Amino acid sequence: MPSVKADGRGRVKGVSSPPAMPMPVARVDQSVEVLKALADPTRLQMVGILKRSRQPVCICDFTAAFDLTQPTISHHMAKLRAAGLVDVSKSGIWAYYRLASRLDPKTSALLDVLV
Amino acid sequence: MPSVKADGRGRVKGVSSPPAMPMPVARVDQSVEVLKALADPTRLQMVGILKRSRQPVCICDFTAAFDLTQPTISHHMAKLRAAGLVDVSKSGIWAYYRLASRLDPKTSALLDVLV
DNA sequence: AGGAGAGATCGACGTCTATCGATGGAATCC
DNA sequence: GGATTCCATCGATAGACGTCGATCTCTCCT
Repeated sequence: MPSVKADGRGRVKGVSSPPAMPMPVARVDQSVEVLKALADPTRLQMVGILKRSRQPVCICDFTAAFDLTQPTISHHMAKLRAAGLVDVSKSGIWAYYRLASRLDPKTSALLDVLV
Repeated sequence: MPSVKADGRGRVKGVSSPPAMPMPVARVDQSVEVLKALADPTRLQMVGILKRSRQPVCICDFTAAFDLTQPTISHHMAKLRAAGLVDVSKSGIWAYYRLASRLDPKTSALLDVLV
């Protein structure tokens, strides 16, 4: 063992340094919310489709593309909406989704890496 | 409504274009696994600490830093390990964690954005 | 050998989440 | 007005997840 003993207050151990400056809680929570929204295969693909699509996409297209029921697709879209990742616009009977226009730079960079 | 009707096969609707090329399933699953590992406040902060620390960090430091029990900390580290985000090295009684040395470029870029 | 400390694993518990079927609201067509 | 279609919401259910206390394993010290 290292020639020192644990001091009960967490320091020493010979090598590791203090946990140091943690990131601010608000920043962590914000990131976690976005990460949770993206940490699902269906939603990640949805975002990918929206990012690559030049035009808004009708939600009925997602219902057709993914082998899931309409309520489930709607639920996923609501999650993406709650995380601020997508915007909706209704036209008559149809709902069109697109990537949020005002994505903060961090989230935007995330999506560039992911999709 | 637009002057066209849904054709049952998902196309038309007047505006939106087909869901188009989805990303390969393997790629999605890989990304989702990493995202799930990061989509937790504790684990995200752990990764942040490891990324900013030049030396490996003793797990006992995390146990002291986060107001969680030792099994919970161990559980979170195991998740990060399973996702390939961190490496462990034992030295006597202690376990030292560090960011994985062989992170694939995508994951590395993710962490650059997040922490 | 025996004792002590660090960390991983196990079992249990409560909460969150993905999914579905059924219902409700709004806009369109006959 | 009545029927139809799209989409959101509700209620229920099964599975995943975070957390804890208890236990096990391994290493070091005496």
